[in-house]
Amino acid sequence: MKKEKDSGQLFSEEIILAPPARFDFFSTIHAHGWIDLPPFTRLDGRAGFARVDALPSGAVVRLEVSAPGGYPCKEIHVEAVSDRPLDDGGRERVAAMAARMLRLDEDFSEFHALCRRRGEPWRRFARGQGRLLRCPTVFEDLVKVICTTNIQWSGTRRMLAGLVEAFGAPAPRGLWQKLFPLPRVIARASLEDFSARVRLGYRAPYIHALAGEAAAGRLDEESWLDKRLPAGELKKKLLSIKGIGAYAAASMLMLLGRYGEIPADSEFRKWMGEKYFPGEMFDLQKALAVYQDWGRWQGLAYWLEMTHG
DNA sequence: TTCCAGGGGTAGA
DNA sequence: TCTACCCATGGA
Repeated sequence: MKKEKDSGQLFSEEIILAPPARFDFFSTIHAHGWIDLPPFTRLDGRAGFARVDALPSGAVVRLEVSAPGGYPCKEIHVEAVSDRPLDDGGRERVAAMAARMLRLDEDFSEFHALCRRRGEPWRRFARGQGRLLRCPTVFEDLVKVICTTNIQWSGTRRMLAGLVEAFGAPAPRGLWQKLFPLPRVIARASLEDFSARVRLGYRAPYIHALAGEAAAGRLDEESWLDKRLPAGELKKKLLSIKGIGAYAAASMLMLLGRYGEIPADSEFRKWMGEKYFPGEMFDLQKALAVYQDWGRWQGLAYWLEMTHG
């Protein structure tokens, strides 16, 4: 980590993170659509993203995450611009937030070994692929996943932009962006007000209720990152949330680092029809069976194959 | 205008 | 457990 001098009212410093071996920065940030959902924004002219978040200290930080050079990534640059100087705790928090979003501590060696063993075309995924960009909080990922259900991607983007605009705290002057809404801010609004201010359709009561549970501490959703929690138990917790069904639970499991289930949505059915069952009738069970021998990696195997043609 | 999306909840069988 | 029906919104 290295410090830089402050610039007027804002304080900027750059934190350098060392990625794990064979880390593919570009594929991680573009692995699914999250980089296009506010408060994530793409950087102009180079691979990377920016967003504004609050630290536990109350400091508001705009993170700009990028990586020079191509694959394999040698270092990750996190430029942190804040309304106050960061102390050691703040710097550690920023580094941890970036590492979490990029999943730097997640081990994909077993999956990559499977890809190598299978040869082409799977071998290409052993070049550090498999990481899906995620949000700094489980709550934000939950809300976003709910906003992908029964809607086109353009609708998902519209809803998240509306949610951040209506309920996100404004960043201090110069940081130009709003933060992702805190659960308690959403929960504080009446359902009627919440529904009227963001066009979420029938998802509004689900997200409002979810925010209420999270704000009251009854959800304990951050504990779901604990790898000791059995995947089956985690799935039950997810399915108990209104608005989260089989597809959304499988998506959340992947974001939580569990890849044993496939998010079987309309995209999945379309892809399977084109790739594995052209001109054939097939049901969901038959389609899911295609990836069954990937075991606890089947969700990732499907996602990478589908997104890479 | 109608259909449907990166589905899910609920009632009734 | 399975099915039918309903759910709000906006793009195509």
